[in-house]
Amino acid sequence: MILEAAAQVLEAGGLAGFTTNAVAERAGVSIGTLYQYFADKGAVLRALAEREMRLAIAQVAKALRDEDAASIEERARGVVRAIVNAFHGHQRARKAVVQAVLAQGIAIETIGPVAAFIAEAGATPPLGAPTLSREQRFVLSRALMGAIRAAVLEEQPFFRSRAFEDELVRLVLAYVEAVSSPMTTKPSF
Amino acid sequence: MILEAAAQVLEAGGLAGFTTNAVAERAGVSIGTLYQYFADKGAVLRALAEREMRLAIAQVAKALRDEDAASIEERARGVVRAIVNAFHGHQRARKAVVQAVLAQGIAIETIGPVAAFIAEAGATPPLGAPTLSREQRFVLSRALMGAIRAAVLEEQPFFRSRAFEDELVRLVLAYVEAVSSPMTTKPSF
Amino acid sequence: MILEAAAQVLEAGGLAGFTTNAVAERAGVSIGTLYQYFADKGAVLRALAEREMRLAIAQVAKALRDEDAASIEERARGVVRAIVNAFHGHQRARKAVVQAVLAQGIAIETIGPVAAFIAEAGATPPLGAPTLSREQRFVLSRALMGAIRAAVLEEQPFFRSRAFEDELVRLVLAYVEAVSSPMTTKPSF
Amino acid sequence: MILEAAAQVLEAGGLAGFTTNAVAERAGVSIGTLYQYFADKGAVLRALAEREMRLAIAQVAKALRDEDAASIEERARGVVRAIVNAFHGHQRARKAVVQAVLAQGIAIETIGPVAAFIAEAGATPPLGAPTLSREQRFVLSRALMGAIRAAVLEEQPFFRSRAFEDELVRLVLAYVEAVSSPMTTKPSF
DNA sequence: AATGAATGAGCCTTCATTCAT
DNA sequence: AATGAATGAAGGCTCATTCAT
Repeated sequence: MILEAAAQVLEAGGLAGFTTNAVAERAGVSIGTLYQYFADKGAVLRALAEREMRLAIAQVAKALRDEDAASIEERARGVVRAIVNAFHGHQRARKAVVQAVLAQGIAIETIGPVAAFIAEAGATPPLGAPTLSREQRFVLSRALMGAIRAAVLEEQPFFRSRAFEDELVRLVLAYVEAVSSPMTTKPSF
Repeated sequence: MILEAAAQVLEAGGLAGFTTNAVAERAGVSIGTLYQYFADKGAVLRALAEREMRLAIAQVAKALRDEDAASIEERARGVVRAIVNAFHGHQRARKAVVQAVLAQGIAIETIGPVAAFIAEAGATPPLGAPTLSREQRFVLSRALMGAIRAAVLEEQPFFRSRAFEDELVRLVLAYVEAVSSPMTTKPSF
Repeated sequence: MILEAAAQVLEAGGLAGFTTNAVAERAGVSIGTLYQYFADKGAVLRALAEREMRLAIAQVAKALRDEDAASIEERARGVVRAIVNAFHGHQRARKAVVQAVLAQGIAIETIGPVAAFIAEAGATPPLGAPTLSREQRFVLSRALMGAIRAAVLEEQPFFRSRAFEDELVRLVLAYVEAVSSPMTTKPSF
Repeated sequence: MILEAAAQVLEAGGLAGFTTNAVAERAGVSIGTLYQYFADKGAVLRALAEREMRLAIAQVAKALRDEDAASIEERARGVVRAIVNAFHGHQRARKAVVQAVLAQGIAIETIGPVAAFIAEAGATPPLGAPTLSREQRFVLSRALMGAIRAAVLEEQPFFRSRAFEDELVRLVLAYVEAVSSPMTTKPSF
């Protein structure tokens, strides 16, 4: 399938090697055929990004829906793990996709969904926390994504470690709690 | 100056319009001259990224050094504000630079410094918090940067708002405190 | 055909005027098409050289195979004439091709075949002479080629003359004979 | 000195690396200065070729003048050795110079002298042989040069061997004798 | 005389896209 | 629907040469 080929080409040669001809060849079809399914090069990239997003969202959604989560922490950990997993295995491809997406003007409209989804999730009780304001949802989701994103792009060795996951969970919980109980016993401030 | 021209070209036409010829023309020099100062196209981009980073770092460093900060919060707010300010005004240019930098392989080595700097700062008492582990510094700095970066790239209207700044500060403080007093009695969740 | 165009461009403007764009234009195709058939500029030059060599070899081979040759001299003359003919008519083009070939690193591997072929021929009885050593074959073939080459490059007026041909034949025969009967009684000098 | 630098640059990087800037830098002068002494790039190449020729000619001339040569063979050997020596040590540079010279239009006018000189030498008694005709001088000198030239360009391992030298001498003597005594006992012709 | 920053024509090459088959 | 040869705009980059200092 063309999209799969696109992913492979992207992973193999980065954005620089991502040419329509390369994708078509990898897919085993002629460029003519590729252009029968995609309006232009950007369309391929966009579709690819969308596909990846869909996958990520699905995983996160499942984590949020998880009935077995006994505490907020457990649920938060589930979400964190879902996102980290979504990035796992495809690190190089991910990086390439992100770069590609950014290099184009696609960015937000396509990549946003994940963060948006997470943010929305924070707007509803499921997490057990109080409803968050727009800015709060934004900060929470982007901060979490930002840390993960950086780990992927910087190819940090601890990316898949428990310690890293713990800190991400801590970040989420700490912020959510801080929002709930606005700095009560913090006279030092 | 060539770098200034490069920034303008980048801002005007994005990475796509960023051609060595365009930069040279905008700079009012011949293409040959440009290549007398930069080895190749990438070198221009790299230099541009470096320049921007240096500016950002300088501002953050100043905020961290601030003698007048009476509390951790004040200091945290200073840092947050410094970063936000660093991005301010150049939002479009910033976006282009970040995209450009990412589209290349430059990313971490060049952009890292800011986050790295912040991370290091977190490793020393100045912030008043206890020494953070490698993963903790990473999470804190990248989360903060991630939220700001997203606001810039997504061109969020509340980017310069007090509410947004408050949330960023809250995020930093909450996390730092959580690290200090490891979730003792949090049955409330 | 592209190669034909290449030959014309080479003949018309020498190596200096030999640009891929010029070749494509002369061939009546787009520059892109040229690159669909040749990896790069050098490939065009190499292909051109090969083509020329093939023609020369074919002619020489035919002369060597000539059943009607009654004596060594006749056969030698046939070979000489074949080579001279191979260069004939295209003198200017030849010069350019040779120059081009030399200016690159192509030289030996491609141009060698002719000399090599001739040399090999000298290693077998057909010429009537005794088997020649490696150095002897080399000297004979390169000497003959050298004289002809020089005549072409220097555009000597006697290039196609009988007198010149006679001397070339004399050179070959004299050397071959000298090898056979190693300077016995040459006190005359 | 500039010419020396030119030779070095040529030897080091071949014709491709032979740029005026490179030569100037190697010479330790500015390009401006280079252009004070040479009209253009070609002039440097021409001067270089001339210098090399002069050296070669001097050596050959000395060999021809050699009073100690007892026989034609000895003298011929002296000449052969002189030429071979002229090429020795600078093989790579030589190759480059020859290529350079050919790649330009300089060729004959500059490189000719050596062959011409040798040819002229053959026109006078010194060699002990009878006066040669124009074609004969041409064939003899170019054949000899051709064999040596080929050995240099093809980087033949036997270039400096005695066996190779012997064959070159044999070629010269055989041809000269053949010219003197027009195929007497060669009824086969 | 020497310098070397600046110039810019022009080269090689890529690659998204088209369209006749 | 698929093919893939052909297109050609455009880009990165080199390097011989100039000229003001």
